Amino acid sequence: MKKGPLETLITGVDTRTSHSQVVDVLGRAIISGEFPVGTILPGDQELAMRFKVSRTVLREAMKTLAAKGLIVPRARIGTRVTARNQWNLFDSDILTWHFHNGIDEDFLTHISEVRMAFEPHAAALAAIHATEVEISHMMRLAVAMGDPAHTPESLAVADLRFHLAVAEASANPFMRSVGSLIEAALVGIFKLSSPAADREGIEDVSRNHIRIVEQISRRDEAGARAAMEVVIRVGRARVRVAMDDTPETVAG
Amino acid sequence: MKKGPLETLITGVDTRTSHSQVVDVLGRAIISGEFPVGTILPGDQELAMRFKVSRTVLREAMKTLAAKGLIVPRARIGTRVTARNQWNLFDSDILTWHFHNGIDEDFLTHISEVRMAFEPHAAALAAIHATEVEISHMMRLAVAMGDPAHTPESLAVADLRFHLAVAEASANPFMRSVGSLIEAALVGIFKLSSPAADREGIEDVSRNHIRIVEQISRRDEAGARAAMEVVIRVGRARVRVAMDDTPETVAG
DNA sequence: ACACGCATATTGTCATATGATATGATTTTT
DNA sequence: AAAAATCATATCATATGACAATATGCGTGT
Repeated sequence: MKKGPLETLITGVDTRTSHSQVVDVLGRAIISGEFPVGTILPGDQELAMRFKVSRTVLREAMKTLAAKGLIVPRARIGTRVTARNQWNLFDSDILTWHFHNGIDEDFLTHISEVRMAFEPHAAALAAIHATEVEISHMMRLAVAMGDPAHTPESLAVADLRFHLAVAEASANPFMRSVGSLIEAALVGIFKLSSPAADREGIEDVSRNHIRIVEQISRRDEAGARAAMEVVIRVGRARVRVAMDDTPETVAG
Repeated sequence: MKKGPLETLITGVDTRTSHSQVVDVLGRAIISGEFPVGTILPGDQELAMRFKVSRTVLREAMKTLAAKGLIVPRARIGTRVTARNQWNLFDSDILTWHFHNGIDEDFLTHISEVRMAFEPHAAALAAIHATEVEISHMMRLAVAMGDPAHTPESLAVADLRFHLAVAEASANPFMRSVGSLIEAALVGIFKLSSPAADREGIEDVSRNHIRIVEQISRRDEAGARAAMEVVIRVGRARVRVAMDDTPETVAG
């Protein structure tokens, strides 16, 4: 039983190795702007001292961050924080760091927009490509979301599983790669306001998800797309309400 | 003048430092399946010997690959190649490696699907958020695509610039992050068959792109979305024709 | 004024040693 | 004999100290 990524997100980031600790702290510091974009960060030696690790570990951490596009090292110059638009926002670590710096409404809006672009399309593709096995699997997951015993966490996990299953059934590997994004969105939504709060909410969510599978099962592309759009719209609305008690525009 | 990413893709990958060389060779080997998914790759020392570099450099290269989700190291076990669905396909290096292993029709189809999900949405958002400065900038880029003096390369670059500008104007950072994907798609398309081959093709392309800007300028979301869909559909059709002289289904 | 070259600071690379960890064999216990 | 505890071992993780490569900017000479 491999532990899913959502769990690590909720329980906190893996801080076993000293490498990942440094990566985590530095990554958050960059994302938060503590090391502003365009600036040079301290040299290897000083950072190594500051984190109380060897230069080896520090450099490996830097390579990890560089691989994600956050920094660019240049000999004699130093290591520069790259412009925001060069960061790989689909990286699950980077998303996590964003959320650790407090939940930003704009950010959630952006994620919702991306989901709105992506997931309905994935559902439509699933209506074309999904196998019978995948369909019954998705149906089981959708039904499982209706369990009234759900805690907010367990519901978020079930939700994530369903959406990843749809992405998988789309037979397009890129859709599956958006998983980390979906995950981040669900965590954000769940932290703000969970439908598991009331039993009625849970039933609603489950019913809406089942409808997606039904459309996929009927091989109805447009129907699947529409059903998925409903689910995402509901989630977004919940976020808006939770973030601001006087939502300027609820009509989405 | 910062050099764009497309140039490096066409001219070949940066192979200055021995670190990036190792990353490149190992990355390609993993993507190509030379080190199959699920297998353990050779130990640090052996790989260091094989690449004729120190263990330090090799390990930093491994961290780079691990950051992109290609491998997972575990003490005493070794370093395992992760399942394909854990790779970050939106990473520009990973995409480059895919294309270096030969262009795969399925892969191009998948990219087209993603663009079809993403870019029309981005265009619609641009119709809402684009500033006047951004609009005139996009218009200049679209017009510049019509220059009959374009070589295939320069047209691909102009094309990329335009699509990135639209993503930027959407005011959603995630859209901009899909840039590496767009880039890969353009490179793939350009390698197969460039519209710069005939003058008529260039004019067509330019006209279609100008139409997008016009719709954005009119703040017409649906129109911008539709215009973008046309552009992507045309590109996809050209790829299909180029890949197979007897396209089974041109009707998309 | 201009070009050239050198001092210098920072990242890049190397070699070696030791610690941490998980596997599988071995031993002990029940 | 079966199960649990222990230990040897292989691999990654970390540390240390040294040297090489590189790019900046100053200073020097013409």
